[in-house]
Amino acid sequence: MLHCLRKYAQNGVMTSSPSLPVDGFGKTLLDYPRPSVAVDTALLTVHDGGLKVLLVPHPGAGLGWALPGTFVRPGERLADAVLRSLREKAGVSGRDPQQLHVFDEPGRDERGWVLSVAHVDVVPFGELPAGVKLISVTEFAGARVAQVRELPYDHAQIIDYAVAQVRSQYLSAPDPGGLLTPPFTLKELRELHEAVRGESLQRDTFRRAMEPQLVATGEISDGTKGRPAALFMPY
Amino acid sequence: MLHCLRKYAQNGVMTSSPSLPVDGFGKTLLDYPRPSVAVDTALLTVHDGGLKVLLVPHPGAGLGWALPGTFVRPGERLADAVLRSLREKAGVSGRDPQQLHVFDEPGRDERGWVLSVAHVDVVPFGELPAGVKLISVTEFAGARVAQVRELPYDHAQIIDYAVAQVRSQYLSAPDPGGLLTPPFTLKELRELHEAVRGESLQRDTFRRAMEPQLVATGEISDGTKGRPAALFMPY
DNA sequence: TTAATAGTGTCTGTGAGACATTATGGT
DNA sequence: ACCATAATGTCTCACAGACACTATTAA
Repeated sequence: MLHCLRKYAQNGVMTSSPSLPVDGFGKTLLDYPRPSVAVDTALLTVHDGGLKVLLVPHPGAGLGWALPGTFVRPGERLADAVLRSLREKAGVSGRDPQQLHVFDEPGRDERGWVLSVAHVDVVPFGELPAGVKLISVTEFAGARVAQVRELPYDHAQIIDYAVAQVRSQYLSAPDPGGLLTPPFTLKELRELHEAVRGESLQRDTFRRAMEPQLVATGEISDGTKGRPAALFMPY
Repeated sequence: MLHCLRKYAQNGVMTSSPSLPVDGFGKTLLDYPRPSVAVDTALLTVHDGGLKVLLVPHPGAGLGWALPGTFVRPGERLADAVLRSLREKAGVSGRDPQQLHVFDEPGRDERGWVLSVAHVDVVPFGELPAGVKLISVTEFAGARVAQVRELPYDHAQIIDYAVAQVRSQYLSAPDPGGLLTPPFTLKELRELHEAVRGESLQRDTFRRAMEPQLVATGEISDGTKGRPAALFMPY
């Protein structure tokens, strides 16, 4: 049995202390069973006037789609595991993964005891590889995803959390996810926010809320039609 | 090595499926190293006009204090682990643990690879056992706790998260944590909110915000001094 | 000149904040 | 009668929302 423990220690569980330090009860950490810990990420983008979420082929079942995810490796930050899973499974460079919630329901994964730390990240459509699977989240009440039936695990719930989180961030700040490449016009910014929030916004009210948080570049958009607009960048 | 894996399976890791199911890469879950997962809880209460957090003796070092916490057991929900740790380490029946954040910094625990899922819960002072260690969080800027030096791990940061979370909940709803036993007067409710939020509140503004969310019992407090107040209970 | 869009002025309703006034109990 | 506290009326200010008007470009 001790040999077994040492096997695991060599496997990367014990990183800093080779002497098997004990807790307050004189037990080694390895005397306690440990869960598998995964990260799953709802990667959101805006395309075609709507908020979309990226799916990847579900590795377990041959058919079906799932959120990109991976098991966390020893010594790895959760956010780094997220970035790695996005890179390897979706070919995307994520930017700033944010934790949403730990899903811990027993039996949520039939393979065993698996906790999933749900994350959300946001990336411009242009940075996605061609042909990725995107499904819309805006055309369903309560952000529930019905277009793909039976997402595995808690993935539908993760998408709900993610959409709520991103929408609340886009309430008062100009493009906090950095979906727009500056400089941009206020119209472009407003249409982005309308896509994220799934509702139309008042033109002048939106301007008054956002302009104090922007800085004008002094340049002007090409007025192909109508009066050209001033260009801004984030403050 | 296979023997070693089966040992772990018997130890509770594999709950539902005895046939060692595999993932998309043909590997067993147990082929991946797994972290220890703990829960740590900032249990907040209001006493003596201020917001306090409960500490317990730090089991590792003989002296020093820490937030109550425990390792999560197989098949156990995180919230149940929180309730168990509060019961066993603090003698308190928690009510509704809420997740705050997963702390995952490598090296945060010198015993090895340990993730901590931080939680917050709220309990009335009267339900605490006599003589528990409480420290104030109100008298420090930014809710940082300086009264007890060098809390272990990320516990000071957990308290910051917890205080911010509870304060935001007490912004617009009457006693969402259930610290008051109904019926209560608006003055009692306001003084509770003042204690939680660490600032004084306008009497009439507070009434206008809270009264629509309360229902009057029709009863009247005993006016030991001045006009008696109406009694309310949550809607 | 007209169409189209950008940018700004202004009116109104709502609600927070602050203060003043009235109501109701005990002493 | 007086005091202490509860409850409510009201004034002001700030701001979101809505609408209208002016400005600037291309065709």
